[in-house]
This record gives sequence, structure tokens and C-alpha cells, in this order.
Amino acid sequence: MLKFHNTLSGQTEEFQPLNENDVRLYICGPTVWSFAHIGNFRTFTFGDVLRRYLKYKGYNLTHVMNLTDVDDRIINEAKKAGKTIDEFVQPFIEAFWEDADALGIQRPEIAPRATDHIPEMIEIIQTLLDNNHAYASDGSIYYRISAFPDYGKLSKINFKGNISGASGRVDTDKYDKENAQDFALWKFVDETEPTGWDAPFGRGRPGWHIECSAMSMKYLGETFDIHAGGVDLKFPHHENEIAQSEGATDKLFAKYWLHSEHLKVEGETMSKSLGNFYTFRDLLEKGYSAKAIRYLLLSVPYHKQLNFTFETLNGAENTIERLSDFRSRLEEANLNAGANDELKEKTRVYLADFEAAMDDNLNTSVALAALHNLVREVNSALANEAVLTEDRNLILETINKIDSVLGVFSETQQEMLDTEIEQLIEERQEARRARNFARSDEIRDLLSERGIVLEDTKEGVRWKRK
RNA sequence: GGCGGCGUAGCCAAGUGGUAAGGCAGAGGUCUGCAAAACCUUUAUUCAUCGGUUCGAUUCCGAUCGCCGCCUCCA
Repeated sequence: MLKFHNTLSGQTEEFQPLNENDVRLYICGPTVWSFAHIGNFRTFTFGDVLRRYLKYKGYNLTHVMNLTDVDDRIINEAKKAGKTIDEFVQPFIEAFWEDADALGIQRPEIAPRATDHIPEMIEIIQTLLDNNHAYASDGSIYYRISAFPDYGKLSKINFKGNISGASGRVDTDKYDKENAQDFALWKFVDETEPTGWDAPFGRGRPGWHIECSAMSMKYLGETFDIHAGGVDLKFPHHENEIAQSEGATDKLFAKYWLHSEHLKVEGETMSKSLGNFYTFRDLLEKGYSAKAIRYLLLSVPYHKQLNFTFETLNGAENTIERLSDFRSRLEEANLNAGANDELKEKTRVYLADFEAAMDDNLNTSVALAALHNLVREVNSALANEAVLTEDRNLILETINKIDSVLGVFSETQQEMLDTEIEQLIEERQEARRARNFARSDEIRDLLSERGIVLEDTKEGVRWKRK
């Protein structure tokens, strides 16, 4: 039974889709103004595992992830660069998908861009104006929080008595708003500014929150199953989405809200000023693999803070190598025909462990432990020649099932070696048979220089790339 | 000022009212001509500290110390 911790209720609840076997999922995507960092990718990797596990469970999934391609930062940066929004944003969109692909993050069914949905936003804003949930002030349109009594139901923020003590964080003087918490739906834009759209209520550009209301409801309907994103979006972004959407439709917006926690780097908040800020691309440049980064991001359940350290990342490199070595060794092994019932049964148990862990609010730590337990069990059996042909099929099938969710195995090495290298390996074997160890060691070193590691096993030589 | 989370072996960490998953590193072993690689075994009488509840607490309650986050743009 799949359970999620639902921020909306504050409880861990059994997951029950609104509509039988269909699941509609919305995840807040990136703001494409620069390269995404590893913290962003913790959230997107969580979203990917959520997506993959829902599919694993057999649900018919529609997953929408937006791209925010208009906000203050983008407008300013584009202006500075002398580019249109489109020109400025395009390379970062491409980079984002490239990074996501490398991390094994599956593409959502629909990935809409905010600037393609301005009419939908205008429509919602007009509805909110018509039903008194919004008002115009100084050309801009604001949401009237006092018209939405449920405001705060997601973040559970008590607005009485906390802001005033927040030491000047909110400047209560400069507003043209009825209430300090009212937020902009539409920001007035002068004719001289290039980035603006005409609306019945004046030329302007959308506020940050309205885009997600518009795109989620357009593709998923007024009420959908799951809305996910990073914790920092809980307030105000998600709270405001609820206010806008439910204010406009008078229907429940999303049934389940899932929030992923942030990561820390070496125990500290990741920030540019601390010098511990890394984009995904920074880590690739340092020589780390995307698989290891994915593994590390999955090693802690999404709802807990993860401490990202380079010691652990190095460890993750070793771990994923062990996993992939394991699979290719199992694929290649010469096995006796038959089945080992005990091993079969254990394999089933480990798969059940995996599913139970994932059912439990996507506990990827425990899910990975189940995988490792299976690997160790099979390795031992392999050493004792206790794995038989029929077991292999079941085990590989199980591994592939698990990996369809976790995505931590590397592709099986299919490449063929140069004939020159093959000949060298063969020559070394002959030298060893002739006990000419000087020559065989020479060849070993030569291959090592070329990045080939040899493994002398009982069954013969295996090789792999360093 | 208001609110939430965390503190478990060298590192990353899971977890539960009944005596500590998993990974990495370390140690030992198997294999090997020697290595390497690979594999196996092993590593916390103890879960920040101090009290309390309980037959029993790492797990519940209270206090203390430390860390992180939200209340503002932010994955």
C-alpha cells in the first residue's frame, strides 16, 4: 500500500488517486535563468523517482513539469545581455534537459513554458477579479487574501504576530495593497518595456505564482492528484497557487502535496558566498559521474535533509561500480542448468523489501539497502556455484525491475575491444601459461596505461575500463 | 519575535517502546606466479547531554547544548 506524507494534511496517508488508475502529477520545474545546481536536481531526482514508482505501480500517469521562463531575474539578465527572453532562455532550457537526461531523469509527458500560457493566466486573473478575489491597484492586480479564509492551510503559517517580529523583513509602509500578504497576479508594465502582454486589465506581465495555477489546471484539470516541489516553495509559492486556483474554481486544487527537503554541502547551506555552490556541470567537470550523483541524491529519503559531501560522492562512485560489475558478472557467468529454490525465494523477499520501502513514502535509503542485500546474497551464491540458469533470469529481471525505479545501474558494457588490445590480452595469457611473468606483467602495465583493468578470475580474464 | 526539522560508528545514513538496516572508508580472508580487480567476513554494549515515564527508551515526555530551515526571491 503506497503511502505519502501529505503536507496539506500534515499526515502520512494512503495514496488513492481521484480517478481510479489515472494519476495526474504536477511538479514545479526550473526557472531557466542559469544552469541548475545539485540542490535543484535533488528535487528533480525525487520527482523522477516519484514518477517512476507511480508507473511501476501500474498507474496511468500524466506528469506535467513547467519551465519558468519569465520572472524578474530573467527579464533583467536578458536586458543586460541585450537579448530577447527567448534568446536568453533557450540555451538554459537545452542545458537543463541535457543535465536531466544525464541524471536519468525521465521527461514528463508535458513540459509547458510559462510564456506560452499567458492567455490562460489572464483568464484566471479575470475570474478572480470578477468574483472579488482580486483587485487592481496602481495598474497591477493583487490577490485579496482576506477573500480566501483557507489561506495558510498548506504552510500552516500563523500570520498573526510573526511578521512584525521578523526584524524588518517586510516593509509594511510601501504597499499599495490592502493587506501586506496580498501578492501580485499581474504586474503593470510600461509601453517602453519590451516584456509585456496586453490584457483587459492593462498591459503587464504575470506574477510568479499564477503560471503554475494556469499550466497545472490546463493540463491536469481543476483538481488533480499530486503537486510536488522543493520545501522552499511551500510558502509562499504553493500557498498562493492554492489561493489562486481554489479562489477561481471553488474546488480542491491538489489532493496530495509532497515537498522535498534541501541538501547541505559539507554540513553547510549551499551558497555562492560560502564557496560550496555546485551546478551539476561543475561536478561533471571535476570528473564525477552522473550515475554516482544520482545515487547520492537518492541515498537519503526525499523528505529529509541530505548532507552532500565529496567523501560520500567518492563512495558513491565505488558503489555504482560494484552494482554494475555485479550485473555484468551475473550476465556472463557460466551456470549449471536448473533452479535454486532457496535463492529464488530470497530474491522474491528482497523485491518485496524494496517495494515495502518505496511504498513507505518513497524510502529510497531502505530500498537501496534491499538492493544491496540482494547483490550480496547472489554474490555469495555465485561464489559457491549455487546460482543456476533459471535463477539468473529471475535475478536479472528483479534487478531490472528495481532499477526501473532507482536508475542506478550503468548500461552493460557492450563495446568490443580493438583487435590490437585483444591480441595483447591473448599474448599475456600465453606468456602466463609459459610462466614468462616479465612479459605478462609488461603487457598488464601497458594495458593499464591505456585504461584497461584486467581481472584474473578462475573462469579466465575479464576486463573493464578504469 | 512566531513556527518546523535534525544531532546514530572515520564519512553518508535507515530505523523501531524490547535491545542498532545499508553504502563508503578501515581490518582480516579467498583468489593469484606476484599483484590488481573482484568477492566474502568483520567493524556502535550503543544512538548529543541531563533528568522523567516504563518491566524495558536510541525510539515517548521535559530541560540543556549544537546544527539546519521557513516566516522575503529560492529546488
